[in-house]
Amino acid sequence: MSDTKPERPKKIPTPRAIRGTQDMFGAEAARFEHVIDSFNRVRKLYGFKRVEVPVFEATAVFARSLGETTDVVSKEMYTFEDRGGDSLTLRPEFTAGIARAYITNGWQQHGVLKLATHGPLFRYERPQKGRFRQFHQLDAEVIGAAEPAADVELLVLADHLLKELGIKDGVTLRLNTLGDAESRAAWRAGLIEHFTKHRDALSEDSQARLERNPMRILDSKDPRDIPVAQAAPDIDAYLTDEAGAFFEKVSAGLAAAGLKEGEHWQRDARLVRGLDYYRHTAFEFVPDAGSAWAERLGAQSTILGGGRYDGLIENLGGPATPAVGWAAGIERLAMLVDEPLEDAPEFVLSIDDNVTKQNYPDAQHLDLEFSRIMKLLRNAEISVHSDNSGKRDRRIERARRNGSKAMIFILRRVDQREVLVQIVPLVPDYDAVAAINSKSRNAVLANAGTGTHRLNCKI
RNA sequence: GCGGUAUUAGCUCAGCUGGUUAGAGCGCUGGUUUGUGGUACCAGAGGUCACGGGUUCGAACCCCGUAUAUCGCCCCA
Repeated sequence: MSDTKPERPKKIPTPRAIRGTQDMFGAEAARFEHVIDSFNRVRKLYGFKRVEVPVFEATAVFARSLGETTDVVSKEMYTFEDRGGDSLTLRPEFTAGIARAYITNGWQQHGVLKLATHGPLFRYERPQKGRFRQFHQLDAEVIGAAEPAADVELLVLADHLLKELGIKDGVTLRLNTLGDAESRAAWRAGLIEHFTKHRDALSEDSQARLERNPMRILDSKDPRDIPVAQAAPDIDAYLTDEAGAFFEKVSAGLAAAGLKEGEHWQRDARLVRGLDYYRHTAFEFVPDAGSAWAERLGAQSTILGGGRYDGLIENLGGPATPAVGWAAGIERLAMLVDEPLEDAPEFVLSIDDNVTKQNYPDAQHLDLEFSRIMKLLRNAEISVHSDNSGKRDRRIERARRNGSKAMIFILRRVDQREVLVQIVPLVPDYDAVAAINSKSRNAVLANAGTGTHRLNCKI
């Protein structure tokens, strides 16, 4: 309160994280990274090239691609005006941005493109478990291929990825065809006719859906709707010969790759897509009801979904271009994977309690010594970090819990070139001395008796 | 956008019917013990009981609002 004291800046109330955003740390962040690492490994096996597209685009990119579903466009996108007065939107999906890039960069010149990306997406929705406003997806697309082989390759890639992540039993691939434009339109008309006939039996929600998005009545959860939906006609009755043949080839291709109907996937003749640029293949990987996966995911059940969208690129003003792709929520996948091993540094460098000014004349420069020694070890690809806080025993405990393999305590300086260290292994039978000496030429340990070693660490 | 539940220490949570100074475990800091190690004991720091109003002699507890999380609905590109 004295006048002479400089005034402290006023402490501000800490700004809160935005609703629906996440901060990830520790095991959670490790699982997240593990999903991405696995995706990158697997997509390279299939020859999918990495692509990067902007996080924001002209609003038209998404508004046009989403077309009629005005609710999504008007209420669930992060749309804003920039300083130049242009309407921009944070990407709510990958496909539209990739399609835009394909058109504006003339990527047709590369022929059939197999592309993969991942990153943050933004949707203004009410958050729930596994559902965020900034969330992250993996994405794989094949652009320019009209053949069912492309659908098959994507499906096999998806299946491979899930197995790589350890998500095997208890998750089922549900597969359907929406047919070509003609089949789809006919089925849609048939559904409308059916539902209109039973309008009075439907829930209020579904009566509204009948106007807006009649195909969605098929996956209503309202008990009043379920019998009506079950009595509705399947797509099969409306499939053209061409569309039927396409689906046959997808099915045969999957079988050839070892994915057999009934065993590895199931036909779901009621799986639908609301947008009318979707054609032919539509699929979702969904955890089985009552499985451990379903438990962990809550209401957000689909972990990977996709389909063929032959009409989209044309919708965006490009040439008619067949394409197929899928996306998967990284957060949801991360909820399902086992915790990967901690990537703790192999060694922890620390000061022994007995280091004094007498035995370590330049003890006031210990931080410089630490920098030097750690750089030598790191140059030899040995991972190490330092920890000098708290009591020695607690440091050992902390390092052990973090998953490090040994501690290196600096005891005293021997001479200009050498310091005396004590190696404390944290896991049984770990030969830390051999681990260092086999890798490092500039930081070499020599036995100095009673568990101590001389560390030659002259640069 | 609609409905339910929750929010107490850094974390996980107790806290009776509204009643004195708010509790534990873990974690953190220090000490003793141990002395090639995942020990035990002792002590300490750490709280605007989410936030803002209200009722009451008195509120962590009851009521209203807000925020966030969570469960479901709607939506799902």
